Amino acid sequence: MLAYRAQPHPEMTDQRVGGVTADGGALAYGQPRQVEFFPANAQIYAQGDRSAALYQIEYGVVRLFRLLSDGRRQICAFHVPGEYFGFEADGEHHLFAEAVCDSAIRILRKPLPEDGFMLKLVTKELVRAQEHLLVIGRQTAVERIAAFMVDLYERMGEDGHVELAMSRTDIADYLGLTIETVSRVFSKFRSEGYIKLHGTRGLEIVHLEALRDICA
Amino acid sequence: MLAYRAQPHPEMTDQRVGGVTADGGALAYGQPRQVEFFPANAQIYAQGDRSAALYQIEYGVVRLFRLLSDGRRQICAFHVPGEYFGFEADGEHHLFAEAVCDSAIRILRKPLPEDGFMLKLVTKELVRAQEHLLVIGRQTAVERIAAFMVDLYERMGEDGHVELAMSRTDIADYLGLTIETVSRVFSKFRSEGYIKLHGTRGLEIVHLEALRDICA
DNA sequence: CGTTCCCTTGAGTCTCGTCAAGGACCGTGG
DNA sequence: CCACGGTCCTTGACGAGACTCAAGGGAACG
Repeated sequence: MLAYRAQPHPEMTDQRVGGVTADGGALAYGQPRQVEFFPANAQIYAQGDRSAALYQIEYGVVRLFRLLSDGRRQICAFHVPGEYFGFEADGEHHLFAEAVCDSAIRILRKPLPEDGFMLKLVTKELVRAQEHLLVIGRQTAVERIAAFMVDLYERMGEDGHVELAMSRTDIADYLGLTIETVSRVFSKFRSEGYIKLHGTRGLEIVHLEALRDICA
Repeated sequence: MLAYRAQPHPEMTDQRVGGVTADGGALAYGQPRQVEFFPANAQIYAQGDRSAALYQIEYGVVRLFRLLSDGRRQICAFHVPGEYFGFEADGEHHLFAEAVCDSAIRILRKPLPEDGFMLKLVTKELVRAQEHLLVIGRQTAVERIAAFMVDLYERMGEDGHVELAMSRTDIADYLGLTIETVSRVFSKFRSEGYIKLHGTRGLEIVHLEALRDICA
Protein backbone atom coordinates (compact mmCIF):
# COMPACT_ATOMS: atom_id res chain seq x y z
CA MET A 1 0.00 0.00 0.00
CA LEU A 2 1.39 3.31 -1.06
CA ALA A 3 1.01 6.36 1.07
CA TYR A 4 -0.90 9.15 -0.58
CA ARG A 5 1.43 11.65 0.97
CA ALA A 6 4.84 12.50 -0.30
CA GLN A 7 6.40 12.22 3.14
CA PRO A 8 4.47 9.45 4.91
CA HIS A 9 3.90 9.59 8.62
CA PRO A 10 3.69 6.40 10.64
CA GLU A 11 0.82 7.74 12.74
CA MET A 12 -1.32 8.11 9.64
CA THR A 13 -4.14 5.60 9.75
CA ASP A 14 -6.43 6.83 7.02
CA GLN A 15 -6.91 4.61 4.03
CA ARG A 16 -5.12 5.33 0.84
CA VAL A 17 -7.22 7.22 -1.61
CA GLY A 18 -4.94 8.16 -4.41
CA GLY A 19 -1.73 9.93 -5.23
CA VAL A 20 -2.53 12.47 -7.82
CA THR A 21 0.43 14.12 -9.44
CA ALA A 22 -1.47 16.25 -11.82
CA ASP A 23 -0.86 19.67 -13.11
CA GLY A 24 -3.69 21.88 -12.08
CA GLY A 25 -3.42 25.26 -13.66
CA ALA A 26 -1.50 28.48 -13.35
CA LEU A 27 0.90 29.17 -10.52
CA ALA A 28 2.90 32.21 -9.64
CA TYR A 29 6.17 30.38 -9.38
CA GLY A 30 7.79 27.89 -11.69
CA GLN A 31 8.45 25.04 -9.27
CA PRO A 32 7.86 21.41 -9.97
CA ARG A 33 4.10 21.14 -9.82
CA GLN A 34 2.38 18.51 -7.81
CA VAL A 35 -1.12 18.19 -6.50
CA GLU A 36 -1.88 15.58 -3.87
CA PHE A 37 -5.22 14.39 -2.68
CA PHE A 38 -6.09 14.07 1.00
CA PRO A 39 -9.34 12.51 2.16
CA ALA A 40 -11.32 14.05 5.00
CA ASN A 41 -9.38 14.02 8.28
CA ALA A 42 -6.12 12.88 6.68
CA GLN A 43 -3.01 14.35 8.16
CA ILE A 44 -0.94 16.54 5.86
CA TYR A 45 1.91 17.05 8.29
CA ALA A 46 2.51 16.81 12.01
CA GLN A 47 3.95 19.16 14.59
CA GLY A 48 7.67 18.47 14.70
CA ASP A 49 7.93 17.29 11.10
CA ARG A 50 10.78 18.73 9.13
CA SER A 51 9.30 21.28 6.80
CA ALA A 52 10.57 21.85 3.32
CA ALA A 53 7.57 22.79 1.32
CA LEU A 54 4.85 25.35 0.88
CA TYR A 55 1.26 24.20 0.45
CA GLN A 56 -1.54 25.76 -1.55
CA ILE A 57 -5.12 24.52 -1.46
CA GLU A 58 -6.57 23.57 -4.81
CA TYR A 59 -9.92 22.58 -3.38
CA GLY A 60 -11.12 21.56 0.08
CA VAL A 61 -10.43 23.00 3.52
CA VAL A 62 -7.50 22.50 5.89
CA ARG A 63 -7.23 22.95 9.65
CA LEU A 64 -4.01 23.89 11.44
CA PHE A 65 -3.92 23.13 15.15
CA ARG A 66 -1.95 22.51 18.33
CA LEU A 67 -2.60 19.98 21.06
CA LEU A 68 -2.16 19.84 24.82
CA SER A 69 -0.93 16.62 26.33
CA ASP A 70 -4.41 15.80 27.65
CA GLY A 71 -5.93 16.11 24.20
CA ARG A 72 -7.34 19.61 24.33
CA ARG A 73 -7.04 21.07 20.86
CA GLN A 74 -6.81 24.62 19.55
CA ILE A 75 -7.38 25.13 15.85
CA CYS A 76 -5.31 28.15 14.89
CA ALA A 77 -6.66 28.55 11.38
CA PHE A 78 -8.83 27.14 8.65
CA HIS A 79 -7.58 27.56 5.11
CA VAL A 80 -9.70 27.57 1.97
CA PRO A 81 -8.91 27.20 -1.74
CA GLY A 82 -6.24 29.50 -3.05
CA GLU A 83 -4.64 30.07 0.36
CA TYR A 84 -1.13 29.05 1.31
CA PHE A 85 0.01 27.37 4.50
CA GLY A 86 2.88 25.33 5.87
CA PHE A 87 5.46 28.05 6.44
CA GLU A 88 5.79 27.69 10.20
CA ALA A 89 9.40 26.91 9.52
CA ASP A 90 12.56 27.07 11.55
CA GLY A 91 13.22 23.79 9.91
CA GLU A 92 10.19 22.20 11.43
CA HIS A 93 6.42 22.53 11.65
CA HIS A 94 4.91 23.88 14.83
CA LEU A 95 1.36 22.87 14.00
CA PHE A 96 -0.54 19.85 12.78
CA ALA A 97 -2.23 20.16 9.41
CA GLU A 98 -5.21 18.00 8.44
CA ALA A 99 -7.75 18.00 5.67
CA VAL A 100 -11.17 18.99 7.02
CA CYS A 101 -12.89 17.44 4.03
CA ASP A 102 -11.61 15.77 0.86
CA SER A 103 -8.99 18.17 -0.41
CA ALA A 104 -6.41 18.63 -3.10
CA ILE A 105 -3.21 20.35 -2.09
CA ARG A 106 -0.58 21.75 -4.38
CA ILE A 107 2.79 21.13 -2.82
CA LEU A 108 5.59 23.48 -3.77
CA ARG A 109 8.95 22.03 -2.95
CA LYS A 110 12.29 23.58 -3.48
CA PRO A 111 13.07 25.91 -4.93
CA LEU A 112 10.66 27.67 -2.59
CA PRO A 113 9.37 31.08 -3.54
CA GLU A 114 11.63 34.00 -2.83
CA ASP A 115 11.76 35.42 0.68
CA GLY A 116 9.79 38.50 -0.26
CA PHE A 117 6.82 36.41 -1.32
CA MET A 118 7.03 34.25 1.80
CA LEU A 119 7.30 37.36 3.97
CA LYS A 120 3.99 38.67 2.68
CA LEU A 121 2.27 35.34 3.35
CA VAL A 122 3.64 34.96 6.85
CA THR A 123 2.87 38.55 7.76
CA LYS A 124 -0.72 38.14 6.62
CA GLU A 125 -0.99 35.00 8.70
CA LEU A 126 0.43 36.78 11.72
CA VAL A 127 -2.16 39.53 11.45
CA ARG A 128 -4.89 36.94 11.21
CA ALA A 129 -3.58 35.14 14.29
CA GLN A 130 -3.52 38.40 16.23
CA GLU A 131 -7.10 39.16 15.27
CA HIS A 132 -8.04 35.66 16.35
CA LEU A 133 -6.38 36.29 19.71
CA LEU A 134 -8.67 39.23 20.31
CA VAL A 135 -11.74 37.17 19.44
CA ILE A 136 -10.79 34.28 21.72
CA GLY A 137 -9.38 36.35 24.54
CA ARG A 138 -11.97 39.06 24.83
CA GLN A 139 -15.23 38.15 23.10
CA THR A 140 -18.25 36.19 24.29
CA ALA A 141 -19.48 32.97 22.71
CA VAL A 142 -22.13 34.85 20.75
CA GLU A 143 -19.60 37.37 19.45
CA ARG A 144 -17.10 34.69 18.52
CA ILE A 145 -19.59 32.76 16.46
CA ALA A 146 -20.90 35.87 14.75
CA ALA A 147 -17.31 36.78 13.87
CA PHE A 148 -16.69 33.26 12.63
CA MET A 149 -19.72 33.31 10.36
CA VAL A 150 -18.87 36.71 8.92
CA ASP A 151 -15.25 35.73 8.31
CA LEU A 152 -16.20 32.47 6.68
CA TYR A 153 -18.79 34.12 4.50
CA GLU A 154 -16.34 36.72 3.29
CA ARG A 155 -13.82 34.05 2.37
CA MET A 156 -16.01 31.24 1.06
CA GLY A 157 -19.58 32.38 0.74
CA GLU A 158 -21.61 33.63 -2.15
CA ASP A 159 -25.16 34.76 -2.48
CA GLY A 160 -25.79 34.50 1.24
CA HIS A 161 -24.80 30.86 1.45
CA VAL A 162 -21.81 29.16 3.04
CA GLU A 163 -21.13 25.46 2.98
CA LEU A 164 -19.57 24.55 6.31
CA ALA A 165 -16.83 22.06 5.61
CA MET A 166 -16.09 21.64 9.30
CA SER A 167 -17.97 19.92 12.12
CA ARG A 168 -19.25 21.60 15.25
CA THR A 169 -16.27 20.10 17.05
CA ASP A 170 -13.90 21.86 14.66
CA ILE A 171 -15.73 25.15 15.10
CA ALA A 172 -15.63 24.75 18.88
CA ASP A 173 -11.91 24.03 18.84
CA TYR A 174 -11.34 27.03 16.60
CA LEU A 175 -13.27 29.41 18.87
CA GLY A 176 -12.23 28.04 22.25
CA LEU A 177 -15.74 26.78 23.06
CA THR A 178 -17.56 23.44 23.41
CA ILE A 179 -19.75 21.89 20.74
CA GLU A 180 -22.81 22.36 22.95
CA THR A 181 -22.21 26.08 23.18
CA VAL A 182 -21.64 26.32 19.43
CA SER A 183 -24.86 24.45 18.79
CA ARG A 184 -26.83 26.61 21.20
CA VAL A 185 -25.63 29.84 19.60
CA PHE A 186 -26.40 28.51 16.11
CA SER A 187 -29.92 27.78 17.35
CA LYS A 188 -30.17 31.20 18.93
CA PHE A 189 -29.19 32.94 15.70
CA ARG A 190 -31.66 30.80 13.80
CA SER A 191 -34.50 31.59 16.19
CA GLU A 192 -33.66 35.28 15.91
CA GLY A 193 -33.81 35.08 12.14
CA TYR A 194 -30.18 35.99 11.45
CA ILE A 195 -29.41 32.70 9.75
CA LYS A 196 -31.07 29.63 8.31
CA LEU A 197 -29.66 26.14 8.50
CA HIS A 198 -29.99 23.75 5.58
CA GLY A 199 -29.07 20.39 6.95
CA THR A 200 -26.21 20.51 9.39
CA ARG A 201 -23.57 21.97 7.08
CA GLY A 202 -25.54 24.40 4.98
CA LEU A 203 -25.51 27.89 6.44
CA GLU A 204 -27.54 30.73 4.98
CA ILE A 205 -26.73 34.20 6.20
CA VAL A 206 -30.00 36.14 6.27
CA HIS A 207 -28.83 39.28 8.09
CA LEU A 208 -25.12 39.74 7.53
CA GLU A 209 -25.23 43.22 9.00
CA ALA A 210 -26.85 41.97 12.19
CA LEU A 211 -24.02 39.48 12.59
CA ARG A 212 -21.47 42.18 11.92
CA ASP A 213 -23.04 44.34 14.61
CA ILE A 214 -22.81 41.50 17.09
CA CYS A 215 -19.07 41.23 16.54
CA ALA A 216 -18.66 44.58 18.34
CA MET B 1 6.23 71.20 22.57
CA LEU B 2 8.00 68.63 20.52
CA ALA B 3 6.74 65.09 20.33
CA TYR B 4 9.20 62.49 21.53
CA ARG B 5 8.15 60.21 18.72
CA ALA B 6 9.42 60.37 15.20
CA GLN B 7 5.88 60.24 13.81
CA PRO B 8 3.74 62.11 16.31
CA HIS B 9 0.14 61.08 16.92
CA PRO B 10 -2.46 63.65 17.87
CA GLU B 11 -4.05 61.28 20.39
CA MET B 12 -0.83 61.18 22.37
CA THR B 13 -1.28 62.93 25.66
CA ASP B 14 1.81 61.94 27.57
CA GLN B 15 4.25 64.62 28.40
CA ARG B 16 7.42 64.93 26.47
CA VAL B 17 10.35 63.32 28.16
CA GLY B 18 13.14 63.43 25.69
CA GLY B 19 14.15 62.49 22.18
CA VAL B 20 17.38 60.66 22.46
CA THR B 21 19.20 60.13 19.21
CA ALA B 22 22.11 58.25 20.57
CA ASP B 23 24.11 55.42 19.18
CA GLY B 24 23.85 52.45 21.41
CA GLY B 25 26.19 49.71 20.37
CA ALA B 26 26.53 46.96 17.81
CA LEU B 27 23.79 46.11 15.35
CA ALA B 28 23.47 43.39 12.76
CA TYR B 29 22.62 45.77 9.98
CA GLY B 30 24.22 48.98 8.95
CA GLN B 31 21.21 51.29 8.96
CA PRO B 32 21.15 54.76 10.33
CA ARG B 33 21.12 54.22 14.05
CA GLN B 34 18.65 55.90 16.29
CA VAL B 35 17.50 55.21 19.80
CA GLU B 36 14.42 56.96 21.12
CA PHE B 37 13.20 57.12 24.66
CA PHE B 38 9.59 56.41 25.61
CA PRO B 39 8.28 56.93 29.14
CA ALA B 40 5.94 54.41 30.72
CA ASN B 41 2.64 54.14 28.85
CA ALA B 42 3.78 56.26 25.92
CA GLN B 43 2.52 55.19 22.55
CA ILE B 44 5.13 54.05 20.05
CA TYR B 45 2.73 53.65 17.17
CA ALA B 46 -0.99 53.18 16.64
CA GLN B 47 -3.06 50.69 14.73
CA GLY B 48 -3.52 52.09 11.25
CA ASP B 49 -0.25 54.06 11.24
CA ARG B 50 1.84 53.78 8.15
CA SER B 51 4.73 51.52 9.03
CA ALA B 52 8.17 52.04 7.64
CA ALA B 53 10.48 50.92 10.37
CA LEU B 54 11.60 48.02 12.47
CA TYR B 55 11.95 48.45 16.22
CA GLN B 56 14.37 46.83 18.61
CA ILE B 57 14.19 47.21 22.35
CA GLU B 58 17.32 48.55 23.97
CA TYR B 59 15.89 48.47 27.47
CA GLY B 60 12.37 48.40 28.86
CA VAL B 61 9.28 46.40 27.90
CA VAL B 62 6.73 46.98 25.16
CA ARG B 63 3.15 45.77 24.79
CA LEU B 64 1.44 45.16 21.45
CA PHE B 65 -2.34 45.09 21.53
CA ARG B 66 -5.66 45.40 19.76
CA LEU B 67 -8.86 47.06 20.94
CA LEU B 68 -12.57 46.44 20.55
CA SER B 69 -14.81 49.45 20.06
CA ASP B 70 -16.10 49.18 23.64
CA GLY B 71 -12.58 49.33 25.06
CA ARG B 72 -11.89 45.66 25.65
CA ARG B 73 -8.20 45.11 25.03
CA GLN B 74 -6.18 42.08 24.04
CA ILE B 75 -2.44 42.30 24.47
CA CYS B 76 -0.94 40.06 21.78
CA ALA B 77 2.64 40.17 23.00
CA PHE B 78 5.10 41.66 25.43
CA HIS B 79 8.58 42.32 24.12
CA VAL B 80 11.75 42.57 26.17
CA PRO B 81 15.25 43.93 25.49
CA GLY B 82 16.87 42.56 22.37
CA GLU B 83 13.62 41.62 20.70
CA TYR B 84 12.29 43.13 17.49
CA PHE B 85 8.75 44.25 16.75
CA GLY B 86 6.81 46.48 14.42
CA PHE B 87 6.70 44.36 11.29
CA GLU B 88 2.93 43.94 11.06
CA ALA B 89 3.25 45.58 7.71
CA ASP B 90 1.13 45.68 4.58
CA GLY B 91 2.04 49.27 4.64
CA GLU B 92 0.36 49.82 7.98
CA HIS B 93 0.41 48.64 11.57
CA HIS B 94 -2.32 46.33 12.76
CA LEU B 95 -1.55 46.72 16.44
CA PHE B 96 -0.93 49.45 18.95
CA ALA B 97 2.52 49.55 20.53
CA GLU B 98 3.14 51.19 23.91
CA ALA B 99 5.98 51.28 26.39
CA VAL B 100 5.06 49.30 29.51
CA CYS B 101 7.73 51.08 31.53
CA ASP B 102 10.38 53.64 30.63
CA SER B 103 11.99 52.20 27.55
CA ALA B 104 14.58 52.91 24.90
CA ILE B 105 13.79 51.73 21.41
CA ARG B 106 16.20 51.48 18.53
CA ILE B 107 14.37 52.43 15.38
CA LEU B 108 15.67 50.99 12.14
CA ARG B 109 14.38 52.89 9.15
CA LYS B 110 15.07 52.25 5.56
CA PRO B 111 16.95 50.53 4.31
CA LEU B 112 15.18 47.82 6.28
CA PRO B 113 16.93 44.52 6.79
CA GLU B 114 16.78 42.06 3.94
CA ASP B 115 13.65 39.94 3.51
CA GLY B 116 15.33 36.78 4.77
CA PHE B 117 16.05 38.39 8.12
CA MET B 118 12.55 39.78 8.38
CA LEU B 119 11.07 36.42 7.43
CA LYS B 120 12.77 34.74 10.39
CA LEU B 121 11.50 37.39 12.79
CA VAL B 122 7.93 37.29 11.53
CA THR B 123 7.86 33.51 11.50
CA LYS B 124 9.05 33.38 15.09
CA GLU B 125 6.37 35.86 16.05
CA LEU B 126 3.72 33.79 14.28
CA VAL B 127 4.72 30.68 16.19
CA ARG B 128 4.52 32.61 19.42
CA ALA B 129 1.07 33.93 18.55
CA GLN B 130 -0.12 30.41 17.77
CA GLU B 131 1.15 29.13 21.10
CA HIS B 132 -0.61 32.01 22.79
CA LEU B 133 -3.83 31.03 21.03
CA LEU B 134 -3.66 27.60 22.61
CA VAL B 135 -3.11 29.09 26.05
CA ILE B 136 -6.00 31.53 25.78
CA GLY B 137 -8.37 29.25 23.94
CA ARG B 138 -7.94 26.05 25.87
CA GLN B 139 -6.28 26.59 29.25
CA THR B 140 -7.75 27.56 32.62
CA ALA B 141 -6.86 30.71 34.52
CA VAL B 142 -4.42 28.78 36.71
CA GLU B 143 -2.72 27.22 33.70
CA ARG B 144 -2.51 30.52 31.84
CA ILE B 145 -0.79 32.27 34.71
CA ALA B 146 1.60 29.41 35.30
CA ALA B 147 2.49 29.50 31.60
CA PHE B 148 2.92 33.27 31.77
CA MET B 149 5.28 33.07 34.72
CA VAL B 150 7.37 30.33 33.15
CA ASP B 151 7.60 32.18 29.84
CA LEU B 152 8.53 35.45 31.48
CA TYR B 153 11.13 33.80 33.67
CA GLU B 154 12.75 32.12 30.69
CA ARG B 155 12.93 35.41 28.83
CA MET B 156 13.71 37.89 31.59
CA GLY B 157 14.43 36.12 34.82
CA GLU B 158 17.61 35.14 36.53
CA ASP B 159 18.36 33.42 39.78
CA GLY B 160 14.71 32.67 40.42
CA HIS B 161 13.67 36.29 40.25
CA VAL B 162 11.61 38.20 37.70
CA GLU B 163 10.86 41.88 37.85
CA LEU B 164 7.34 42.36 36.49
CA ALA B 165 7.37 45.47 34.36
CA MET B 166 3.63 45.21 33.73
CA SER B 167 0.61 45.81 35.93
CA ARG B 168 -2.04 43.25 36.84
CA THR B 169 -4.24 44.90 34.25
CA ASP B 170 -1.64 44.26 31.55
CA ILE B 171 -1.29 40.64 32.62
CA ALA B 172 -5.05 40.20 32.61
CA ASP B 173 -5.37 41.68 29.14
CA TYR B 174 -2.56 39.46 27.90
CA LEU B 175 -4.15 36.29 29.26
CA GLY B 176 -7.80 37.06 28.56
CA LEU B 177 -8.70 37.31 32.26
CA THR B 178 -9.67 40.02 34.76
CA ILE B 179 -7.31 41.65 37.23
CA GLU B 180 -9.20 40.04 40.11
CA THR B 181 -8.65 36.58 38.71
CA VAL B 182 -4.98 37.30 38.11
CA SER B 183 -4.61 38.54 41.65
CA ARG B 184 -6.40 35.53 43.10
CA VAL B 185 -4.20 33.06 41.21
CA PHE B 186 -1.05 34.93 42.27
CA SER B 187 -2.25 34.61 45.87
CA LYS B 188 -3.05 30.94 45.37
CA PHE B 189 0.44 30.21 44.03
CA ARG B 190 1.94 32.13 46.93
CA SER B 191 -0.09 30.24 49.52
CA GLU B 192 0.94 26.97 47.88
CA GLY B 193 4.58 27.96 48.08
CA TYR B 194 5.29 28.04 44.34
CA ILE B 195 6.19 31.72 44.32
CA LYS B 196 7.00 34.59 46.61
CA LEU B 197 6.00 38.17 46.01
CA HIS B 198 8.35 41.03 46.87
CA GLY B 199 6.23 44.11 46.69
CA THR B 200 3.76 44.08 43.86
CA ARG B 201 6.22 43.80 40.98
CA GLY B 202 8.88 41.51 42.38
CA LEU B 203 8.20 37.86 41.58
CA GLU B 204 10.34 35.05 42.95
CA ILE B 205 9.85 31.64 41.40
CA VAL B 206 10.35 29.08 44.14
CA HIS B 207 9.21 25.93 42.33
CA LEU B 208 9.68 26.42 38.61
CA GLU B 209 9.00 22.77 37.95
CA ALA B 210 5.70 22.90 39.79
CA LEU B 211 4.64 25.78 37.57
CA ARG B 212 5.77 23.90 34.49
CA ASP B 213 3.68 20.91 35.52
CA ILE B 214 0.63 23.11 35.92
CA CYS B 215 0.95 24.30 32.32
CA ALA B 216 -0.08 20.78 31.18
C1' DC C 1 -34.01 -0.13 6.62
C1' DG C 2 -30.97 -0.15 10.28
C1' DT C 3 -26.77 1.48 12.28
C1' DT C 4 -23.70 5.02 13.41
C1' DC C 5 -22.16 9.40 14.01
C1' DC C 6 -23.09 13.98 14.74
C1' DC C 7 -25.96 17.45 16.33
C1' DT C 8 -29.43 19.48 19.48
C1' DT C 9 -31.52 20.37 23.80
C1' DG C 10 -32.10 20.27 28.78
C1' DA C 11 -30.64 20.29 33.74
C1' DG C 12 -27.23 21.11 36.95
C1' DT C 13 -22.51 22.69 38.20
C1' DC C 14 -18.47 25.39 38.25
C1' DT C 15 -15.20 28.64 36.87
C1' DC C 16 -14.55 33.11 36.20
C1' DG C 17 -16.52 37.88 35.94
C1' DT C 18 -18.79 41.73 38.43
C1' DC C 19 -19.37 44.68 42.15
C1' DA C 20 -17.72 46.47 46.29
C1' DA C 21 -14.71 47.39 50.16
C1' DG C 22 -10.41 47.57 52.27
C1' DG C 23 -5.23 47.57 52.16
C1' DA C 24 -0.51 48.23 50.30
C1' DC C 25 2.62 50.91 47.76
C1' DC C 26 4.55 55.30 46.06
C1' DG C 27 5.25 59.95 45.11
C1' DT C 28 4.54 64.53 46.94
C1' DG C 29 4.71 67.94 50.27
C1' DG C 30 4.83 69.50 54.83
C1' DC D 1 10.79 61.84 58.83
C1' DC D 2 6.04 61.55 58.62
C1' DA D 3 1.49 62.65 56.81
C1' DC D 4 -1.35 62.57 52.82
C1' DG D 5 -3.53 61.33 48.51
C1' DG D 6 -3.86 58.65 44.52
C1' DT D 7 -3.26 54.50 42.19
C1' DC D 8 -2.89 49.81 42.08
C1' DC D 9 -3.63 45.45 44.25
C1' DT D 10 -6.13 42.10 47.19
C1' DT D 11 -10.04 39.86 49.03
C1' DG D 12 -14.91 38.70 49.64
C1' DA D 13 -19.77 37.94 48.19
C1' DC D 14 -22.55 37.13 44.53
C1' DG D 15 -24.08 36.22 39.78
C1' DA D 16 -23.69 34.97 34.95
C1' DG D 17 -21.90 32.58 31.13
C1' DA D 18 -20.03 28.58 29.58
C1' DC D 19 -19.00 23.62 30.65
C1' DT D 20 -20.38 18.85 31.94
C1' DC D 21 -23.33 15.18 31.83
C1' DA D 22 -27.12 12.99 29.81
C1' DA D 23 -30.81 11.90 26.66
C1' DG D 24 -33.02 12.19 22.39
C1' DG D 25 -33.27 13.43 17.29
C1' DG D 26 -31.73 13.66 12.59
C1' DA D 27 -28.72 12.99 8.67
C1' DA D 28 -25.62 9.92 6.14
C1' DC D 29 -24.07 5.50 4.73
C1' DG D 30 -24.08 0.77 3.86
